[in-house]
Amino acid sequence: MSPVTNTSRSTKLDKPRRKKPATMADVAAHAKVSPSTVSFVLSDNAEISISEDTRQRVFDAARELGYRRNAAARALASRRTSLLGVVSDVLSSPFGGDAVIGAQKEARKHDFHVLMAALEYDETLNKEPIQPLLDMQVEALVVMMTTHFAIDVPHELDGIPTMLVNCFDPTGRVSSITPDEERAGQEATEYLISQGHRRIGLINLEPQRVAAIGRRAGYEQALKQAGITPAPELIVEGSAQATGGYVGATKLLNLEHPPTAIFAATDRIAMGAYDAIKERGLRIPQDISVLGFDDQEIITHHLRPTLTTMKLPFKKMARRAVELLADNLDGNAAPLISERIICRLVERESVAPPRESRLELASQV
Amino acid sequence: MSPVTNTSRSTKLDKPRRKKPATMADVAAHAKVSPSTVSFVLSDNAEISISEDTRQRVFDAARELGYRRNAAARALASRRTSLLGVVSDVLSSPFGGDAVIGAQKEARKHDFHVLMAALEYDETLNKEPIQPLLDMQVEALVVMMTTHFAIDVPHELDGIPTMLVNCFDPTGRVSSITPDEERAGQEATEYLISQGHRRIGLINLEPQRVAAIGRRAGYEQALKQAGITPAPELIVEGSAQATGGYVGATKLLNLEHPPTAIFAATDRIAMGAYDAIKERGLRIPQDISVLGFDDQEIITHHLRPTLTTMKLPFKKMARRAVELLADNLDGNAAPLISERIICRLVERESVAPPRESRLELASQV
DNA sequence: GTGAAAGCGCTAACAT
DNA sequence: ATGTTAGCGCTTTCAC
Repeated sequence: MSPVTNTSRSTKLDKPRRKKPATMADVAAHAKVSPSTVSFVLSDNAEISISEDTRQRVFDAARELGYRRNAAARALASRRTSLLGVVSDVLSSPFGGDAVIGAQKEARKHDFHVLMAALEYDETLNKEPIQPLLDMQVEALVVMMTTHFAIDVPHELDGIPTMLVNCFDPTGRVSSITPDEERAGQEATEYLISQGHRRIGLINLEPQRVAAIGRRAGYEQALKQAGITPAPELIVEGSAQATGGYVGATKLLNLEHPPTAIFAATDRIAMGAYDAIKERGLRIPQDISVLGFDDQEIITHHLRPTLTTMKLPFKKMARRAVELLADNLDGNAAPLISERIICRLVERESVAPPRESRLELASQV
Repeated sequence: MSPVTNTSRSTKLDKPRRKKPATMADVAAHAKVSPSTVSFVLSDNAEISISEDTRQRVFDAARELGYRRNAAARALASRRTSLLGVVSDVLSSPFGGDAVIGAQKEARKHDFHVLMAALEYDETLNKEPIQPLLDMQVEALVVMMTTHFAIDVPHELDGIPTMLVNCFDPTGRVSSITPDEERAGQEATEYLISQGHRRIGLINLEPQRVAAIGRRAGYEQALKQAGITPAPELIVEGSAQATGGYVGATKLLNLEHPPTAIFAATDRIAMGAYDAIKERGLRIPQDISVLGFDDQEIITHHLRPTLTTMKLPFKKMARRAVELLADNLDGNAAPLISERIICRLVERESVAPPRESRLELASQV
């Protein structure tokens, strides 16, 4: 056995002791090079060039010893923890962890590890849950909220590169990535119009919400561009929940001239609307079309018929946030960024041309 | 300005340099004690006793300097990373992150930080996603699966205290926490019986699944104990999705003597069953009762009527797993544990006494 | 009750 | 192209 550094060490509990993991010195000894060479090889340092032969020897030695670099030692010496903090309420929201996975995968690409801090759903960003992340010296931070709104960024984060996702800093000091709500509302509505609908109802969420304002503006914009005068009675507002959708759809269906399509500002609203529609014996999409917003898999896939919806691209936004952070971490001056992300429509089964246009089509034959 | 250790340091980029965080030496100087004293105070070391006066001075100094102990240095010196790994597919599953939050909160209680590794939904436990956790030297590991099944625990985890949640090691070498499926199935069925039902349909998931076997056994057990002969035609099997529920419920409703209550083995099955029931113009729970399993908030709250269901206590299981790990981390010999967790019924609106018994009751008046 | 000093395992500047 | 060496900021034994 070669005289490895470890060999001589011994502790009191010598019996079932888990064998000490190999150190860089062990690998160096094994490969008959110096520790720094091992470090250079393993960190793939471009500045320094190592002969292919040495490089191979180091890799072999490392593999043989089952060597794994000690993250703590690395962090201490290099003053880089390679830790990325993600603060979010999505875990406790109906949106689930898709977004977190996105962040994580992207982080891995840049050799970062993700440390999560879970917020309660729609909790405001307070410092307390962030402390552990600061304690661990995360190098950068992603703050991601289920609900698109303004947040106060606590001063604790001042020194740390931060990206806000689906929320924003009203003072404009912190970078953010948000969905283009207006354009999304417009494209959703345009899609319904392209299917032949002209009486399109909107069941919106609480009107003061950022998302509600944007989606409604887009909806009205699309109607105007199509030469359709927005009818006030076709817009109803309520909660973002299924109940809001049920109540809203009921109102719309009770109109003298009910809409032929409903644009629901969330999938949960759409879910409630389905119920109101079905209760009246109407069929989706034959009698009335429904278009949702969010693309929450558990709803969209399990509704009957499956729901056509505008996707709120959490995963994409999360990835982008991490990407921007990682790219700017070395470049000393992190630029202030404010990106709007485009939402895409996901076509499923709940939208079809309106009955009238089908009749028209038929009569034209 | 007092001669703090930091003061003399200077680098080339002296301009907009983020000021170096205070070190323990800085705090020591400020409090006029030695670094080790600071360490003792801050780590609340019970072995060593420090005078209340000194203790206070240290705390004050730390606060004034905005001192935060460097986690990397701590980990390196103490050989403890205080990192807990959580490997799970729940983030990409419809179950969402509730369980992860549970793990996290419990981890904080024991001064651990959680490092997540996301698996794809129903992916088998392969080593690749775990590597980053091993690289970071997590001290313990929780493996939590959406689907209750047997998993192969890779040898990489050999040295690391590990708890399996909602899954188990068939070789019995790794501790696990699983729901008591049989008892849950039994109690769900007993509840329906207690409401007066005697013809109870079961829409089960794929029959070979651990959950399916257990829940069915419990169902049959409950019937037997109530003196009801299980009718084979009342048990249908399919997928755990809404479609399975739709198909299953349709079969049950087409029977000559349809059940007065349906026990759906998942909430998604219940969701599909709702559709089949409503399509026939039947009302829940007046005409037929439905009982789910899982308690997925987004379904149970948004179905109309809201769904009475047996809760799969992911959060509780996760907490318990972390608790057990934390408690046994010092106690050198981690005992092999295999706990079964009780599921609780969550009563909502979808279950009521059957029509017949209501008629009986009425005629008795 | 408090301090001195020796590492923990690695990185990175400098030397060769 | 490779080796030497001085820390990184803390914990912890041991001495006083």
